[in-house]
Amino acid sequence: MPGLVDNCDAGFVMSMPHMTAPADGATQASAHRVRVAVETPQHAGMADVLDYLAEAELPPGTLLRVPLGRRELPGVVWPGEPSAEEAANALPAGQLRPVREALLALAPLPPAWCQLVEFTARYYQRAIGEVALAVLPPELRKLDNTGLAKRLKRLHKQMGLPDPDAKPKKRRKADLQPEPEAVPEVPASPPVRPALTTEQAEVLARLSPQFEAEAPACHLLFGVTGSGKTEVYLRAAEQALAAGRQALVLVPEINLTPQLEARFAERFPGRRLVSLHSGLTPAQRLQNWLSAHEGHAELVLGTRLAIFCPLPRLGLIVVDEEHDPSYKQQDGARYSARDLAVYRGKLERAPVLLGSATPSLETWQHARSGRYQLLTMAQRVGQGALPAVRVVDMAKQPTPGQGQEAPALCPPVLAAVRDRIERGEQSLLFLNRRGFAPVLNCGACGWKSGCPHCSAWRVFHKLDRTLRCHHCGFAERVPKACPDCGNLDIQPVGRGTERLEEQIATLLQDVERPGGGSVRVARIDADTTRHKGSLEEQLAAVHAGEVDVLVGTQMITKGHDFRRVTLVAAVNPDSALFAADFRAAERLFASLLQAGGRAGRDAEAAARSEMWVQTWNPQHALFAALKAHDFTAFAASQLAEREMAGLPPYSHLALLRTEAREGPVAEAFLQQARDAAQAWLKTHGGADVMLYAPVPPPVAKVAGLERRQMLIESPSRGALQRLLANWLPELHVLRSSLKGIARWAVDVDPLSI
DNA sequence: AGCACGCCGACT
DNA sequence: GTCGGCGTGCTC
Repeated sequence: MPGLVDNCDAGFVMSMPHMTAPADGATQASAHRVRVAVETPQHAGMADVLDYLAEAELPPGTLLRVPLGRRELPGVVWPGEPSAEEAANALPAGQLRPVREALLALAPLPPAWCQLVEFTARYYQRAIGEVALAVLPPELRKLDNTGLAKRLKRLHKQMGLPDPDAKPKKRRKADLQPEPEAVPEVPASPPVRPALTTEQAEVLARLSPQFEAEAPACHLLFGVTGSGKTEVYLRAAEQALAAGRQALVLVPEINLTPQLEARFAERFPGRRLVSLHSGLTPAQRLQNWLSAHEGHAELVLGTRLAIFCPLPRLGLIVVDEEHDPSYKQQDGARYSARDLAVYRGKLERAPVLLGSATPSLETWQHARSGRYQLLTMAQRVGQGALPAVRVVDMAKQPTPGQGQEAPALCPPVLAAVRDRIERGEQSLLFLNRRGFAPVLNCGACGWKSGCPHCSAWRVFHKLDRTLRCHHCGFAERVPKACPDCGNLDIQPVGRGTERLEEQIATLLQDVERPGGGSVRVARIDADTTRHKGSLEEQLAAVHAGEVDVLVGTQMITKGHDFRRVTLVAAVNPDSALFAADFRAAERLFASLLQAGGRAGRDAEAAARSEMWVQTWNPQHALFAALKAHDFTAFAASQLAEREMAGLPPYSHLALLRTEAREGPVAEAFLQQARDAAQAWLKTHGGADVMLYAPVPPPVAKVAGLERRQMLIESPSRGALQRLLANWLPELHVLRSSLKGIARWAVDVDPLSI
């Protein structure tokens, strides 16, 4: 986001000299001092860029192996001159150790890559080397010049072959799914491009000048589900490619890469397309990365980690479903790939296209203020109507008998599902909870299936008869009787997808399909897609019409184009509505709208498509906006609330998190950290930075460690950044002075608090 | 964070 | 006698 850029690159102007500083000549005449980013321990005030001696001048971005203590680590020659402070603390050349090996076989990482990494490190408060080495393909860390040369030779050979498919195919057996090949057989006829809708044409007309512009802008492509955003991405990529540049397309999840990859491969026959995500084998990931880095790959499609892929001729960045929380890395350097995309676009003068039907409020705010260009597509391709939204007040539904649980679907929703089955159409039941039941309960003594290591219930999974903790993974066979009192009658409480699937089958067992036979219910969630390729397999079955009712979690609401679905039902959205998180409503709205968008993708069926929502809170403003498919109204009401509460995008947040075996230890750490920060703020005039009291997060204990966190808030990103940068060294000291802190970390721009 | 050095207890 | 417990200290 530009806010992030504007406020943070002050004092971040990096000079990019072609050469490193000259050697002082104190030792060997041939020795050159090089600055190297290495993964230094974050402790003890050690710098993250260290000096070494090299026999020759090494260009910035060169990958190296250097000694550190008794270890040998990978490092990157870092551009720029040392700061005044660094220069003052610099070791004399005589005390420097020589570089072990320079990986000259690899082209140096480009200056823009170094700048993106350094920005990320500074903004998210991590060491440069940590970020630099974490975002390189893991395989690259292990290779020496010989190994690297071998890989590059293989890549070049592959590139030069008339049929580059031949070789990789053999190695592909371990791959995630049958992916379209990097370079498909070149067909003689050009690909068929669908005619553009008026809106698509308008959007592209406004986008086109961007490819020639000196300072391209960031755009929000705000398009309802089914409005054809992907076609816009394809055309934009076409323009970037036509200008001889590379396009980078980000998607939130690995699951979404194969189908998008297929579409791009079909549209761009003969162009080199690679994917980058953690599902690739290490060798494949390195190969694809090298292909992009060397400028061979013209299209790079990937998940958040792909934002760091070096691209010498970057000409477009697309961030699909920009609101998706998956773009935020949740460990290590907690970066937001979407925000970094905006920064990178500016840095490398490439237009950025953020696409969503339900933009994040941050992005929406920027679009409204004019920082991003707003490109709207309000019509579905083929003029299909959006599904009619029907909100069911569960309080008005018949109450079950004493001691009985309410059925999974209330009568009107059940009737709607039956309707679909009778017409040979499909229904999709969305329940964002895995397993059979979220908790087991003993009616006799009140025992519940708690996790011994976490402050959370263990979920009952019927399939393998286990009680499984979704926080730490601890699993046990489900007990036959209550472990406390021996009562044999322990009951599941609540409902997950596994149970929903079972209950739906029962509820519909009397229904006859038009073709004869009983109703076919299927389930798709993380548990049914554990094995590689199984998601594709199950989706194919749905597409082939072998399923009447599909039960699933979030997983089924993202991106998949279900042609025969005319009914989507949200079984229990209330659980998300009252989560203690300020983004809960925003997320729920996005996921419901996205789920609803699965219905009526086929224009002919769109008119009779419906989305049903079962809720106990029908008066909630979210549902009114959902009924009207009115994101704008929803965003306005949310923004008003955020402004009142001083929450993002009206303020900027950071979270200091800590884990310790003893809760009070974690609290003491945060309390002392808070005191230190407040003392610093007092002397440095940071009056507009607010530190809240340390609190336990919603799940306070995970895997035997007590978690505590402290919120830091400021209307000024710069003020927040200054505090964090000055505070971190103190926190390192504090940690070592306080025994028993297992971990601590700062999360800048946390998604949930 | 690693990785070594170093100075005490229980084993072959 | 030495194998190994993990406290402490260092890394351009």
